[in-house]
Amino acid sequence: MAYKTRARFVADDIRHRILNGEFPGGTQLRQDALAADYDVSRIPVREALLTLEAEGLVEFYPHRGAFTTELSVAKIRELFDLRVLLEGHLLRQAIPRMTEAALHKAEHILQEYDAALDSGSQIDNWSDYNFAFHEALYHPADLPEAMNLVSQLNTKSDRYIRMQLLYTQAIEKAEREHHDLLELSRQGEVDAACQLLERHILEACEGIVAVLEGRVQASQTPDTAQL
Amino acid sequence: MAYKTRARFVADDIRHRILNGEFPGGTQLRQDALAADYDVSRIPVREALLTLEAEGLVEFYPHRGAFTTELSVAKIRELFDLRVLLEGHLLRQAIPRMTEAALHKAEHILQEYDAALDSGSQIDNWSDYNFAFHEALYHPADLPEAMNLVSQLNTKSDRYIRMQLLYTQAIEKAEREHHDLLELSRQGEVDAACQLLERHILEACEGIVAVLEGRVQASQTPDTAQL
DNA sequence: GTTTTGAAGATTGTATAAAATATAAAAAGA
DNA sequence: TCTTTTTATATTTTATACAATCTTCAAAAC
Repeated sequence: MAYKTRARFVADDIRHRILNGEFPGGTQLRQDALAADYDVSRIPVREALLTLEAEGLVEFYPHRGAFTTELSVAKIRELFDLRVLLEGHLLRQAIPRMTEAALHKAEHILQEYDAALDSGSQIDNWSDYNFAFHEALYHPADLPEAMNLVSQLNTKSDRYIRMQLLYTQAIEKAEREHHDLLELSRQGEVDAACQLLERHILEACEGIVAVLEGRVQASQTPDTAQL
Repeated sequence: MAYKTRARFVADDIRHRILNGEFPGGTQLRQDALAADYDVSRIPVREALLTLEAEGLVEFYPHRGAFTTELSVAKIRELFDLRVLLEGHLLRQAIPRMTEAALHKAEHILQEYDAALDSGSQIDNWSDYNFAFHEALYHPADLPEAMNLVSQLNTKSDRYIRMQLLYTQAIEKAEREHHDLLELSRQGEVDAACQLLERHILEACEGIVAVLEGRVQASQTPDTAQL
């Protein structure tokens, strides 16, 4: 796992730029421009774009190139509904199997969170932290395929989560809920924990939708479509 | 959608060969050999393999190449559990929104099934038919992301489903259940339909596991590992 | 006898360059 | 003037060639 091929490096960086909003939905990603950016040939760039296509961040049109995907409100709602379903399944399986070590690990991640929060907002790393916590929580379930699907759903919705964080103070709320979630898990309160998780996810979803619809209303004048 | 790039063509064909069992789990897929096979350069082959990696049929190891993935019994069980979860969700959303047209379409697919069954086993097309029926059933739910996940789970488990069909008479059983499923959906019996769906999926899973464990017992002598 | 080292061979990963295709603009015809 | 065809340009897609990495196997050291 030490070695990182150029294609993988480029993929990681382009993903980062997409999630940060540098490439909004619908922008074309020109292969030679990116190749020049990273000072590599177009082939690793192409492979990177294919990887991102698999993740749902990018879509290829034959002989026309790669474009970043656009998510509608309906699709965001669907993604978060699926998260509720899958993460609920994972948490339900995980709680009875949680060891002390697993609980400590999740708690450790939470504390790092808190520390990072005190020293500035750090939106950039927030997504990774967030996913790390959820992953730690679900890890005892030992369901790698389900985790994989959850991870996919996360990458698809990540950029909108970031957008929400820019406009609202959702981090503190999420952070409090994470603490509660861990506490309920520790006590083995499966149903209560799953209910909280469901609220946790769905309220985040509504926050994003609110921002999105607000944004649409605010900037309905220019730069609507690029394709 | 008419045009098919070479990379896509190669990907479709290699997928077919993997699912048919020509490349069992763990075999290395050499790029130049495949390139010679299809009379193209290695680059479209490489892109095809990357696509298949995204689908979970193949795994890349840096500077070592691509290998077909191996599924354990535990992983198969996990995949089918996820199918129960997601397809149940889909069916539950779909039934209340089913129009006459949607029901007819599903029924039409079923009848084609039956016709194909009478004129010979046709295992090769069975997977496509099977997925087409389930898709038609879930289509009224209008949840493309969920369908996408279900499709992923299907491609991953497909080759083992085919294997099961070779050894057992599961097609007829599945066909009967499909008819019942459609009937319950038509009558709006949401809970009963979902319960039947769950049984339908889980029993198929157990059938596969039985074959797998039987096969392992039968051929424990030669050609165990290639890597 | 076991382990380690190193060179040869094979295979993947990347760069450069040519071919194929789509988009856009210009010219010809109605 | 509008439509259709042609041509030109830009971009993607594929082929060829080269570089980097891994595997293998034999020889040497312990």
